Amino acid sequence: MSESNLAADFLIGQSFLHSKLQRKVDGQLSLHGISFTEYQIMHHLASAPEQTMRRIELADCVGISASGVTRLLAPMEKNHLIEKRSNPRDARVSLVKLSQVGATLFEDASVSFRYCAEDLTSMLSTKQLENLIDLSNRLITAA
Amino acid sequence: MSESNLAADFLIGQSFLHSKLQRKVDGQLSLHGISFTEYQIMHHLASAPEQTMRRIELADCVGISASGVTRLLAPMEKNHLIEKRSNPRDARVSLVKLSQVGATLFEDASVSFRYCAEDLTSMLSTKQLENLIDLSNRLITAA
DNA sequence: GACTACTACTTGAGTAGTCAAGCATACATG
DNA sequence: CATGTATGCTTGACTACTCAAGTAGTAGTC
Repeated sequence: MSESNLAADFLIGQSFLHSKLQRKVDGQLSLHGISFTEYQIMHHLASAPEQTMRRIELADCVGISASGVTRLLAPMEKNHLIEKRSNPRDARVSLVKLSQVGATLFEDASVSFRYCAEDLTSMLSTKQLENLIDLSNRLITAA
Repeated sequence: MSESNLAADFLIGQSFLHSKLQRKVDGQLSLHGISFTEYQIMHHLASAPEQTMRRIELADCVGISASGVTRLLAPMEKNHLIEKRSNPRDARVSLVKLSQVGATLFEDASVSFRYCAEDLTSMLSTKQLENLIDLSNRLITAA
């Protein structure tokens, strides 16, 4: 029958872990009225120079498609969490900037997020967590 | 600004890794006409006694909701990958059995899946991969 | 054996994405 | 400077879920 395989088991486990974590994080962030994906957008914007990024950069680092970004940002703009800017050097790109409202919400949500993250990883030591992040990062650069 | 936090960084990275892996795996499995979620269903069925499980058990171990299972299994049943069985002791439950066709497709897809999994984790040693699985499993049991 | 409460599932309506096609702009090359 | 090709983004049509509500069956209790 199905001879066991470490790498395959890892993929199955990884997917299962993701669904569990996603639920927990979404539940926590819903208290602030945002989804995990929206939080990720704000996270990347917050640490970008001038809190500004191109939509396609956001897509890449959040891991969704360009059209996904368009649909995701529309309600965020309506809620004034972000602002649209244009790039004078290239009229194709539309820059996205985290607004003051967005930055404040992000800081608030970050408290919940960090709390949640620490709770979910509380059974690992700092060393183990660092190790886990390191191993994950190697997989990311390869995939 | 946003003081860094290991646990929070892990969650962001984990989510990003998942989206990358999901894409690769789905791409590979699409050659067999199935999605990663469908593969996971078959994986759990294949290793269950009599290749049979309850729908709610499937939901739990794949990490989707009960209604998600209903919608996912409908086309799989139409394609004869699985069969519906009823439980004589409890008329509420509807058992799901991997059919012969399904088992064959699963074995075929497993070759691609294992190949893909090994490719995606090829930069890690066996020891590192075991370590990664161990750390992930600890997170799963807690979350 | 009626009442209550719980479990297993399905269904309608909604959400969060996907992909393929299209439009506007930029850029390179003859 | 015209023309072909690539990039950035949006849109329509779709998929793969979700949740809340409903149905059907089981189980405990008096």
